[in-house]
Amino acid sequence: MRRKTMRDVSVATGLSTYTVSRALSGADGVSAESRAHVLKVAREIGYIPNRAAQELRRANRDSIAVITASTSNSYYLDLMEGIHHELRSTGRAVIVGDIAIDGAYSAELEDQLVRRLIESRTAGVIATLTLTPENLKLLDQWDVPVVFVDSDPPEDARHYPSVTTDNYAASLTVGHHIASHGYGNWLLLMYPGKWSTRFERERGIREAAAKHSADLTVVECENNDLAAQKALTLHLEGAARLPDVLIAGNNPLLLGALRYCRAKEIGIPDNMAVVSFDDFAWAPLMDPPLTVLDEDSKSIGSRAAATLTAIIEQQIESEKRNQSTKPDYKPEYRQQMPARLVVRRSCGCASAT
Amino acid sequence: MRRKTMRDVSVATGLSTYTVSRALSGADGVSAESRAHVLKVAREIGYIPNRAAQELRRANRDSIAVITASTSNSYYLDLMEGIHHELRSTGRAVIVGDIAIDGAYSAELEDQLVRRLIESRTAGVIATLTLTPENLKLLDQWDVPVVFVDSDPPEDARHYPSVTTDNYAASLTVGHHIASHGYGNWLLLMYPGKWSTRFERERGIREAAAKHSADLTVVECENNDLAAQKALTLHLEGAARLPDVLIAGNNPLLLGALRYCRAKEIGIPDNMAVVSFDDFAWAPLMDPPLTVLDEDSKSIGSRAAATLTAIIEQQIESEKRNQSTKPDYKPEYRQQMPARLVVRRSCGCASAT
DNA sequence: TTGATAATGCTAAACGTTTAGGGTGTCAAG
DNA sequence: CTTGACACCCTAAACGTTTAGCATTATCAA
Repeated sequence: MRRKTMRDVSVATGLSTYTVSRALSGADGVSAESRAHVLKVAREIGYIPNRAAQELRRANRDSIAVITASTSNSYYLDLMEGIHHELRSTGRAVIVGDIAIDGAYSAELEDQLVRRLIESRTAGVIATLTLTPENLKLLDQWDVPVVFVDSDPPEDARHYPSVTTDNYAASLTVGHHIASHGYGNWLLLMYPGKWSTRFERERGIREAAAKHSADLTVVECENNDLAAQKALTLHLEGAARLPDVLIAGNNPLLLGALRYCRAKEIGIPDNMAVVSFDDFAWAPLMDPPLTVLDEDSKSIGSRAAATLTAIIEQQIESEKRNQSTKPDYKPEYRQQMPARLVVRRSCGCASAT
Repeated sequence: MRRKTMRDVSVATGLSTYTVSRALSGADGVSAESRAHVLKVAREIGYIPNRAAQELRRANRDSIAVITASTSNSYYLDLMEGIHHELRSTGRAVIVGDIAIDGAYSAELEDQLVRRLIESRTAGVIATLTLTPENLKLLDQWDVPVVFVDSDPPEDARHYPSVTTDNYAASLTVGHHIASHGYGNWLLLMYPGKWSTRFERERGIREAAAKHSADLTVVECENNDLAAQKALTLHLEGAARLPDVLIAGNNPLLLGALRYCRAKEIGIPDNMAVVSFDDFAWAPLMDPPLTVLDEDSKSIGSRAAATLTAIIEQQIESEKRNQSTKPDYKPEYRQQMPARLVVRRSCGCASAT
């Protein structure tokens, strides 16, 4: 069966493609009778429009993309839920682009993806990591608005919208709590600076350590569980003694850390306490239940989506008025959300939540 | 800055769009000199092709879609990893379509998605659940090949390719292991039949129960943790005593079940043993470590992707030869993979893996 | 010198929509 | 009988690529 085109519907109804198009799209200038006829016939002969042709003709950008490199991070699912929830009503499609290969960020994939997004004239981008300045510039050249979530734009582009946790304050909270247990020897396990949350988190911890005059060591590794386990093995191999507390920078690193402890039979929190960023569903069911800093990823996602659609809508408006189609980034689009420490038992506390 | 088109490159180089097109796409019929010139100029003026126009003209279908409704299920990530891994080299893009709203399957979203996939002339579909017969027929009408993973096609369309675990054999294994602990009272917590693995899994458990003359109760609920917890509460509320063992049909249901146990202070495995389908990263770190049936989701994903691309390639071939463009579903495309029981402690065994 | 062959590049026609600009018919008011 | 307003619909020209069908030039053997 040959693919049906609008022309087929046109012939079958005896109406022009103009009328068919308007009838199907719900635009007016078509009698109710004609419209009904068109819809009926279209259904009967199994016509489905060709999106490529539509997009070409109306130069329309109707889907938005999420760029991520850590789908295994627990916060990702909540984030996506927030984004979908917010976008469901707008009719925009969400496409997710994962630019990690085997859990490690790939610059090459980032370039490819950004190019592809421009090729398909994506309406806007939500980035979960700090894009390269080149790619950001490219997107800017093509007037594609970008909103950063849970990460910042690059150094020289601070005016971009972003929805982040107040990671500095959050880390301070974590640090103070740790200190309250009397731990003097801290180990912070951290992912690369590609995810800019890293810097604020480290700053908070560092400051708290200084304030409570604790020793702090920072170990960096790739953003996945295997790398974390390996880095920890390497670092603690020759060490005279374990740190009092291990702070895992995020969810995948926590997994690696816990695996390490299990392998070396390190008791938590007796031999070494553990706290981590990012709460997740299984955390309360672990052995022991994990003390964790919880950020509200779902809200972050929906806020980011809302911000992005606002920008896009405005872009469409000003295009209609023949004004600039550059996205208008208002200062108030830069938002910070609070986080909350969920105390369970891995930090050394005896109480449940 | 106006958007650049191929015409701009053509003017800037003094070559026709024909030559520009061929140069950029790497086709021959262009001198090395011209090609270099075109590439240089294209880069300079910041030209990026318009994908809608390309797709319209070459009627090409170059991306494949994954239809899923349970992204929170742990096997999903592994599955996607396998799919990406296999597809990376082919240059095909993967788009994932989530047809769940707040964790529950939505028929409406399925219809929307399938329509949209046809609109954008998607090359092929990997379905992680049993599609409705209507949608399958629609995809078939448009010659879009479909491969089912970890689920079967609908009743009347058994000739479709599928890559599944041998769930019947796997469930028998689970059942026998449970029985070896002497449990006589089993509770099976199950998701809806929309995911067809349900039937084989239930059949295996049922048969094992019969063979070992154990009492089996099956409780069904929506495919998410909250629903599982609620269903369990409801079912066990008035019960005289707990079952000896709880079998969770999959990962989200397991989460709900464990939450329930935690809330009611039911000790595992002493008060009630727990086993589950689908292994996941945190399972060995839980309290207690979970006995689980592990299917090799990554391999399933890559096999499915390989099968789908094979079908698509062949479709392209026979289209060139002006033969039918109907996908050719060979019987050997129906594949079953073995699964493996990972014994930890929640089943009542004392030993670690 | 000639004809054959290969290499390179051009023109113009698609691909399947949307939509500007116009045409027709009806009806009420002047 | 005009005129204008309105509702409905049509024709034809876009949108930005790819590609069939030629045209030109260079190269080379006879």
